[in-house]
Amino acid sequence: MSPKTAERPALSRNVVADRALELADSEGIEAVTVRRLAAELGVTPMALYWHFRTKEDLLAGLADRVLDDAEIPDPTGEWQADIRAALLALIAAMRPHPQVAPLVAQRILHHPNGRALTERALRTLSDAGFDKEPAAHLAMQALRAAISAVTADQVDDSGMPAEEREAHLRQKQAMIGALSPQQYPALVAHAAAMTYCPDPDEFFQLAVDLYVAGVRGLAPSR
Amino acid sequence: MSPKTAERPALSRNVVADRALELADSEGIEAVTVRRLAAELGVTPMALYWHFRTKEDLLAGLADRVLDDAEIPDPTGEWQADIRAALLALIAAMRPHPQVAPLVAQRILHHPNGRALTERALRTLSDAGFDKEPAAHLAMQALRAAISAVTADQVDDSGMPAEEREAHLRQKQAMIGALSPQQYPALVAHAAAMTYCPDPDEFFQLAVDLYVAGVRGLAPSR
DNA sequence: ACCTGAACACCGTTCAAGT
DNA sequence: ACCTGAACACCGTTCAAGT
Repeated sequence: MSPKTAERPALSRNVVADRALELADSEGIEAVTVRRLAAELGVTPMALYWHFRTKEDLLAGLADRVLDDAEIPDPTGEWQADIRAALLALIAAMRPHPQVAPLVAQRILHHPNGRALTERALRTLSDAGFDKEPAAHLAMQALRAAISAVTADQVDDSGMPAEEREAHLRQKQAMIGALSPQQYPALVAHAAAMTYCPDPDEFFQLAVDLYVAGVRGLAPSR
Repeated sequence: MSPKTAERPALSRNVVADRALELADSEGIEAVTVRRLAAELGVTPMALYWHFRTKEDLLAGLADRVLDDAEIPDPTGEWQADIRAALLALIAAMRPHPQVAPLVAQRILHHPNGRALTERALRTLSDAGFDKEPAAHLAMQALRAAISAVTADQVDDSGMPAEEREAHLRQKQAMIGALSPQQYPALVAHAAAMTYCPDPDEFFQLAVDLYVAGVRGLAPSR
């Protein structure tokens, strides 16, 4: 309750990582600098180096924080349902933090939740009849599919102010609209759908459906 | 033939971008800095600003250079073959430059080859019976699938010296090997396949097969 | 154990100036 | 048209020092 504590609420790995996460969400991942973050926390840049070996370590901490929120679904025994549930769990965890999602790839096997989801995916793909190598590759593909879906949502729009985001959108639509309909008939016809996503949930469903349908199509057993 | 020309071979957008591309391939995208690149070209950092408005513009130039190499395949009329060919063309162009591949996403509609491939994908997906919105989303998914496949190949290994790359690999294998086989039986069993890819071509084939199988599984007509 | 202060080698970029 | 030079506001990080 002391004023000092109120302004500077006891640094720790998680406190720092959480503040960095907020910063990444609101202003983009490139706004997360050691010096900016330290200022945000009312502390010297060097203070952060007590809790993180390096900036790379700090960013890894952000990814870990995202994986902390991943809930491991119960297995049903039905492999299609299980792989779908694993993918959705990963997407749900990363969706609030699209700017950090790309960093999750490198941390997946270093985090208990990441390992649990990977274990689940591998087991499920084995059950589906895949050999070790395709199973491993398809499991990693699932992770990357989740990441690219999450980061594609706003594409490059996340982490920039709302007005700038809109200007960016309109510019993109104008650019497609200016294309020659003779040369790019399909592109012009799909201009709206290419630039604006009315329902993100539907978008993620499609991404998951695509992956599951692909795995089903490649599954050897059956 | 003058010695001056030999050392400083006439700057231009393409000359600068190509040197930057080499730098990204050999030392990683983060080695591409304005100052480093200028030094590499035997020129003042500010010289680059004559040819590029900003560093962002320079990086866009790299992505454009990658797309320059994309060959647009002839349509066959068979939509599965066509979508496969488009994906393979994109992968073939990006494979030599995994460090630059992520930048291609934002340039795809600004480059003639990117537009041609997108047009082809949209047309093909329309032929397959998809509505505008799913067709648009699936086309972008193809692009992202290509990018994540290309960048996954070496994962984080590309752009670092060969010895460090090997050390990194061995460390990763050891880390999985150290896991409890009771807790992570599938993970331990798949350790080799998760960390080492004996045949990249096979890997890319699987990625393409997965996408095509997924689209086939979701196609409404049929 | 936890944080500060000064210093170092880097960044991207502006602006005025040279040829 | 094309490039240089000096300057500015930023980076990440080391190292010694404080409490």
